[in-house]
Amino acid sequence: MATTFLSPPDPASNASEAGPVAVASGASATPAFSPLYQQIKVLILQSLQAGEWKPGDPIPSEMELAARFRVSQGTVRKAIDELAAENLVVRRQGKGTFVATHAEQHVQYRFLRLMPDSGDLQSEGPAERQIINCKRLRATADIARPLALRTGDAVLQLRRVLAFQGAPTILEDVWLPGGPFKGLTAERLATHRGPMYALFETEFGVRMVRAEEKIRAVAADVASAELLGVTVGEPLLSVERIAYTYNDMPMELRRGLYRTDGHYYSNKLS
Amino acid sequence: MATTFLSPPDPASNASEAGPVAVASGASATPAFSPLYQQIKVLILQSLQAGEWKPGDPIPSEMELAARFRVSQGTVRKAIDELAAENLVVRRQGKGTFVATHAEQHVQYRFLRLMPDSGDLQSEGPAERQIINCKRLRATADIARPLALRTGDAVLQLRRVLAFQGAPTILEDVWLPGGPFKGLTAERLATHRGPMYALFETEFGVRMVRAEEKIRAVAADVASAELLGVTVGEPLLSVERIAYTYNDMPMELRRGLYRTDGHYYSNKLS
DNA sequence: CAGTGGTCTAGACCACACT
DNA sequence: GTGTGGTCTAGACCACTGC
Repeated sequence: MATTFLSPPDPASNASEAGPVAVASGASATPAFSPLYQQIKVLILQSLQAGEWKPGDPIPSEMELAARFRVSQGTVRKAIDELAAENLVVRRQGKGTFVATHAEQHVQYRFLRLMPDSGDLQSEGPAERQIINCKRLRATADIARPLALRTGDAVLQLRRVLAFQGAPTILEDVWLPGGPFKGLTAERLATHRGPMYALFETEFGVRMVRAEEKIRAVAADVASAELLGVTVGEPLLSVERIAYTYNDMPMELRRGLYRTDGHYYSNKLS
Repeated sequence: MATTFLSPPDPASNASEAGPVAVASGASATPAFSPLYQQIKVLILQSLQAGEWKPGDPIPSEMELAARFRVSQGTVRKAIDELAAENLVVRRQGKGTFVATHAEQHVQYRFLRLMPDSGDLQSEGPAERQIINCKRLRATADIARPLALRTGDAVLQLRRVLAFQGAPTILEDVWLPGGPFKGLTAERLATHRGPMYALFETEFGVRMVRAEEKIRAVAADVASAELLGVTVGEPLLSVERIAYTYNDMPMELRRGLYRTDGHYYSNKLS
């Protein structure tokens, strides 16, 4: 019943939007059943991905989306609920639903789990950022694989140090695929205020949506020790992060070394 | 309207359950408004906490709970949805909703984020556990505080080593409040199969619901190096965990040292 | 088959924000 | 006031499980 309608699709709205997709039936192995709200979620996701609404912008109201997709408001609501749970979208009562952004979100560093031994990162003030270098090069195998590139593809490499209250704390190397980030320079990074991921959104249209980290304890080598102001061999936290845009597409590889005297990596389990 | 009913409360059901709590109104500062489903969630939570349903048991069906609390099924559903999102209960279509448990849950170690460099923990087979010691003692200040005890209160301390495929990988010290865990012995721990938290559930009625970890890189001292088979000064991952039961009550302090050659600590960000 | 959770709808009303 | 998301209800039907 949910798949049939008396009236034809509204020609006034975007013609590419038809009524809700019929539940696949009659297939032999897996019926490939998908709830309506999941299909709506995918449609909204596609619009987000296509940049129909920019980060920080409101998406259409639930009623509008319900009309566009020819489903009830409740179904749209459930789709948006899941998007909100995945931090792709932010609901604000009385105002609307907004595309999530790394900029001006009430937490400054969404993916940084480092906390000072007492207090929080906010209270330590903005991190002082020092770019060590930024260059284009060809991906080696161990860089290409996590980024789903081929060995030899162009990548951008960036090295920087983050200091909190004057104490160098994080040394990280960042690798970005050359294509999407064409034109990124050390200059641009140095003059930018706010999270790096916010710049990626505004300048390159790349929104980091989730990330995975592999954490190890390692000994500081000579170069790292120098930059972080520790002695060679000192234990450091090694944090390897792969950050993803929509569709689980990897868009950044980051290898960080964290000093964990004075700070700790915080994780909540449930 | 949701607070008035034509028929009196069903005397057949538990007399302590009245109709839904009226939304507080008329209060001056904060109206202390709480949605009905949140109130229902709290009621279910209290039943879980009181042990009305044991881990692994099914809780009453949505219809039953709706009747008991005199609300619609949809409201109960939303309450259970949140409990399921917090991993306190598990929904199984066609069967019912079950109290979450650390035993026989399809993941063996719910709170252990360590992964082998290739494959997963399951494929490495069960961890070999060796209890180094287990004794009762009085809490020092730095043990008492995280456990919300007073200095000098009785605590149980346990030290053990976990080995994967013959390689000692984790050395951990565990502190438990003496009261709830009265009677726990090294003997009992040694003979027990399966996760430690499963034993806590069955033997002591203590269900660990969530946990927080603080992670640092440290150098192995003499004792740790010996037990983990590394050289003194080798970098190790220090993982300090506080595990909580219901009501955010801390019930365990755990300080682990992880070898991170061959394994890594895995974290997903979103 | 009956009972469970899962989906979908439609309508009412509430809380909040802007204007 | 109008429009937004948030809550609550009632009823219908679907999908899965086990008798």
